[in-house]
Amino acid sequence: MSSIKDVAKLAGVSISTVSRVLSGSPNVGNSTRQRVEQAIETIGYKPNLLAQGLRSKRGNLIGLVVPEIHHETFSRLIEYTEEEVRAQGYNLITGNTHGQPDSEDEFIQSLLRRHVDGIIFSRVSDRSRALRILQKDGIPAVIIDRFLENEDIPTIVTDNYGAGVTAAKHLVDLGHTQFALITGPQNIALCRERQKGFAEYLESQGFALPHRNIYEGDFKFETGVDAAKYFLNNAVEFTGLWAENDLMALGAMNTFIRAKKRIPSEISVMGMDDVRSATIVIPSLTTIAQPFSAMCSKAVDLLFRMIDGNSFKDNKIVLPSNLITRESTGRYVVP
Amino acid sequence: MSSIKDVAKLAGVSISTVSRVLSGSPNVGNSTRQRVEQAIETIGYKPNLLAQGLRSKRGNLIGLVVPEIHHETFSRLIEYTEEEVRAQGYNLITGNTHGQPDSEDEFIQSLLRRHVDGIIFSRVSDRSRALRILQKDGIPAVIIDRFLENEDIPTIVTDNYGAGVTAAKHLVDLGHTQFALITGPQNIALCRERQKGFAEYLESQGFALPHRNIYEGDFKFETGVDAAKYFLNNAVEFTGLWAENDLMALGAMNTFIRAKKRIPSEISVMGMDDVRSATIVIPSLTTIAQPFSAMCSKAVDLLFRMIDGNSFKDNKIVLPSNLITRESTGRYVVP
DNA sequence: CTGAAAGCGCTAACAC
DNA sequence: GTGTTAGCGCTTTCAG
Repeated sequence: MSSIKDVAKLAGVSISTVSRVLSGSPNVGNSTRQRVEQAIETIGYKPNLLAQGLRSKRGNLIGLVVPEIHHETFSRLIEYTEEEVRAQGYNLITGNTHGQPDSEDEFIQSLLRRHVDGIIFSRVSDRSRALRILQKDGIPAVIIDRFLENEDIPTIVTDNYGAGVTAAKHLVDLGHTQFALITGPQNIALCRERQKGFAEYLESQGFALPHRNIYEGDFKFETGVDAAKYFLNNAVEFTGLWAENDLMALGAMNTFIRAKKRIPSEISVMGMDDVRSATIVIPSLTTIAQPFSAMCSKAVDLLFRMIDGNSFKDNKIVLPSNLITRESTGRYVVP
Repeated sequence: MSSIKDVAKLAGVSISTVSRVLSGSPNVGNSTRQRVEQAIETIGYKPNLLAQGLRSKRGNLIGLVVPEIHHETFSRLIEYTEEEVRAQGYNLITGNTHGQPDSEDEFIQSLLRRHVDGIIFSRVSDRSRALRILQKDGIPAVIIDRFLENEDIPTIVTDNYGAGVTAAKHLVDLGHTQFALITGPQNIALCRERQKGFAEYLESQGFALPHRNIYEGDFKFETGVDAAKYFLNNAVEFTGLWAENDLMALGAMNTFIRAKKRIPSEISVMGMDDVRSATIVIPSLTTIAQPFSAMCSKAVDLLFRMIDGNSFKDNKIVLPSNLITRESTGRYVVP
């Protein structure tokens, strides 16, 4: 790899002039600038990012913290973020934490040792010491997809309450009058919000959501299965079901079908996320898509503005979700 | 962040001694070493990776090149690789290239500018200039999951021929006598190998695989759909079908079911990869799992040995795949 | 065994 | 406008 010296020599200037050209400083004569640019071109020179980072304390690097890289939601987050970041001339280092605070802290440490310019968190563990470490070091950070209360870090989230409303409204519009809900873990704020939106819309329309019609899952396919079995075994009455994510909806639907229930004529099922499987199964799954692409680009945008020195404390950006109607929900017909 | 100077001062030694302790040099007195380690501990010192990398020309960094981060296969590759790499104290930078040589080259460039220690490719584009660049710079590289002929770069692949044999044998063992195949793009070597294994095993057992029973897809769900339509519209006769990946198998199965074919009693379907949807659909999909975890750990292992100076030219490691029997394949019964 | 000193490639005062 | 110079934090001769 060639260095700034080679360029300086070829252009017949000092290395500081080359550096100035590189950083777009106005204090360079026009003809000099051209000569330098010419030299850079012919040599094919690219600044050494380690040297640049060491000196300027800006590593040209963004960190992304996710709990599981291979989960569909996160891999989409990674893909979008990587593209946004790279478009700005930065690289992205992604760390898989399994939600373990230790792993999270260790990863953050290695990022700090590389002079990361900013970090995007998706699903910070509540017990993480990471955020505090960052704030101490003044590293910009944004949180995507999950909202941590009591933290003054900019956050980009889906309108989870609105998603609940959308789900309920879709089912009500189809004529359903009895409903069931499979939630995610209740200790997660966004789950409570989704449930709130769902329940409150039903209530506003004069429908009830009895306690026994709600099953708490953990976002996995298997708890969707468990939920369906619970509903079936306890003869819970409903025709419209929403699960707070697709995997649980898919697990429930699979179980209903195996129990010879007809979907959507006997039970309408809808999920949230729009995972790949939603279009693969029969019937295809009605769902609510989160605006991941927009969320990522917003997150990256915000992060770079923070890197540029802007402050966005107490900033929470809420993006709308989007109903995708497929085959698993249908008009309620009186039996 | 504290620096090596702080440690030196606290331990009452020079920075070179601290550096020696850090690198595990034997030329340090025992009591000195202890004092330094103590100081490192109390300060919580971690070496600055940019400074280390700049000086030693080793960035403590591994690059991973994939065409699409969010594709299930690749996101698994990323997750496994990230963990292996991090266990060695390195970080992983993943680059999404969309298979575009330009994007690939640009990404490689940024890695070089960070003094990457090694790069793992999954699916290099054939037209890529990247590999040549690396060889010139002497950067260790390994290729995972796809074999490039005419390149003397270590490669870790699934036994694709063996997978074809496994698929054919499974169907033959179930009593099927007429077969069909949905292939990936014929210009990809691994597709030709899978097909070869499938066809040759059938032939060895006295069965034919007529040309019209083969449909060339592109690994996407949609071409599985197209394949099934082709088979249906042309009344191609078979009861045992293998698709060279799950997405195509799923597309075909979906289409057969919508055309009122019973699976597996009328048509047995199997795929390859063991994607998430394979267990979600009904019937669940019989498939052939690739040993991704083992492939990644092998790849990382190989890479680190190359980084340590070992040479592995002309090395091709083939790992066996693994049949997973589910509901979509069943015994052939004479109609 | 240990320290002094040079320098990796770059940026940012500071001079002129 | 442009060059000189002092480091960023570390590794690695080279002395002693």
